[in-house]
Amino acid sequence: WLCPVHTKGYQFPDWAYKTESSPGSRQIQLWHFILELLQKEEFRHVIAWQQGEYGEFVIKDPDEVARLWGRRKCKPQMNYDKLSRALRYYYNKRILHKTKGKRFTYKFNFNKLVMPNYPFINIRSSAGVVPQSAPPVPTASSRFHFPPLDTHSPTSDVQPGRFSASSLTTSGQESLSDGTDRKAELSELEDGSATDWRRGVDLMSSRNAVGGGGIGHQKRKPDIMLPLFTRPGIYPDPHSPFAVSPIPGRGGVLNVPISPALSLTPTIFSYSPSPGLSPFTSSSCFSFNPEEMKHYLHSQACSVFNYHLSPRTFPRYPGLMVPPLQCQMHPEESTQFSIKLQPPPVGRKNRERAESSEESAPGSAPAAAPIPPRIKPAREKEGHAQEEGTVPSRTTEEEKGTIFVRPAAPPVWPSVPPGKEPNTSEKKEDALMPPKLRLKRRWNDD
DNA sequence: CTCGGAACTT
DNA sequence: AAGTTCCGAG
Repeated sequence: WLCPVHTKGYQFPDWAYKTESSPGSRQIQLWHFILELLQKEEFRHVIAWQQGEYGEFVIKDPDEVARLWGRRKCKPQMNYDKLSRALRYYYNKRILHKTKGKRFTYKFNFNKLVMPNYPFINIRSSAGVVPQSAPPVPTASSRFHFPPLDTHSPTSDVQPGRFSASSLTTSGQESLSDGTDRKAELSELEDGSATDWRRGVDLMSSRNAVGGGGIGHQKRKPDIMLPLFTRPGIYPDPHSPFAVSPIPGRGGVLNVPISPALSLTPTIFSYSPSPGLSPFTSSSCFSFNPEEMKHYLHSQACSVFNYHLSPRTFPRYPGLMVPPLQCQMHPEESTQFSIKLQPPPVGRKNRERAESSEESAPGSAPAAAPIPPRIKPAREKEGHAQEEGTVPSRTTEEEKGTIFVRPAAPPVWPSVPPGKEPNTSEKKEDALMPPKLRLKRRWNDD
C-alpha cells in the first residue's frame, strides 16, 4: 500500500490525500480511503461513483469494503456496521452525507472544499451544459492552496480570497491547527465550512509541492492571486480569465481582481470519463473549465435542495442563484426534483414518506439514465477471492456510463427573471414580507 | 438498512 | 481527533 499520491497521477486534489504529515491526522482516514478505492478501477465492483450525481458513490459490496478497510487499519473485526458508523460521523463534519432512499449510497460534499473559493461564480449563466454522467474526478489541483475566504463576510466581495501556489509556501507552515470548529455550525449565518476549509488548506500546503518556479513568498492578502500555469488547450472557455491574459502579472502570478459580477470560474475539477486516462492527470497544472465548475456547483446546489441540507452547505453569495427547478439534468431526475421541491418537510416521518413516494414515481426517460446499481440482491457471497490483483472487468455498462449526457434543454432561471413579475401586488407583498416567509410562500406556490 | 448515543481505543 | 465497538430505536 504505497502512498496513493505517488501511484499513478493525481486523480484527486491534494486534500483528498491526507498524509501522515498532515496535522491532525497521523493515519489514513476513512474518507481518504474511500476516495482511494473509488479511484481505482479494480474496485469498481466493490465501490463506485454513482452516475448522475457528482460526488455520489455506491458501496456495491459493503462487506468487501469493510474488509478492505479493516485490513488497512488492522482491524480484522471491521464490518460494514462499524464502517458505516464511521461514515455517519462524517455527516456532521460535512464530509459526506447520505443519499436517502438509496442503499449504501453516500455523497461527498466536495463543495465544502470548493465553494468557499468560488463565491463569485454565476451559476446562472450556463446551468446544465456540462457532462453529467462522469464521476467527480478532480484533478491536478495539487500545487495550490486556497486560503479561506473571510468567514464573517461571505458576501463581502471586497474581501476576496487569494489563490497561491502552495509550492510557494515552502515552509508549509500555515498549520492552522484550529481547534475551534466542530459542532460550531449552529449559527445560521456563519459558514461552518471555513474551519474545515482550513483543513483542506493544510492538506494541500502540507504536500511538498514540486518546485514549480521560484516565486517569492506571499502572505494572505485580500486580493485574489491566481497562479499562472500556461496550459494551452485546457481552457476551452474563451471567457476563462486565463484564456484572456495568460501573461504573468508579476512573478508568474496573475493578479485578478474579483467582482461578483465577474464570471470568474476557475475549477480544480476536471471530469474525465476514465480517470486513469484523463489527459490532465499527468500534469500538476491548474485547470480551469468554467462549464464544469458551473455544473458542479449547480449539482451541489441541487444537493442542498434535494438532500435537505442546510443552506449553510451552500454558501449564499450574491449572484449565486440556484433555483431548485434548475436541477433537472435528466428527464428522469426532473421528476425527482419537482417532487422534492414540495414544501419543506416538517419532520423526519414526512420526509421519508415523501421520498418513498418519489422513488416510486414512474421514470419517463430510460434513454441514458444511469442504471441504479444492483445492490447485492441476496448478499450473495461470490468469492471475491482476490482483491488488489483483481482484473477490472469492464462491463459495457460501465463504458456506457462514461458517456456524457447532455441535458434536454438549457433551462432558464425562473426565479428573479429580469423581465417582469406576473403579479405586481403580490410582488409588493413579497417585498414587505420577511425573507423567510417569502421563501416559504414560493415553496408553496410553486 | 440507517441513525446516533455512549464508552472506549489509539 | 478519528475512529471502533456495541447497541437500541425507527
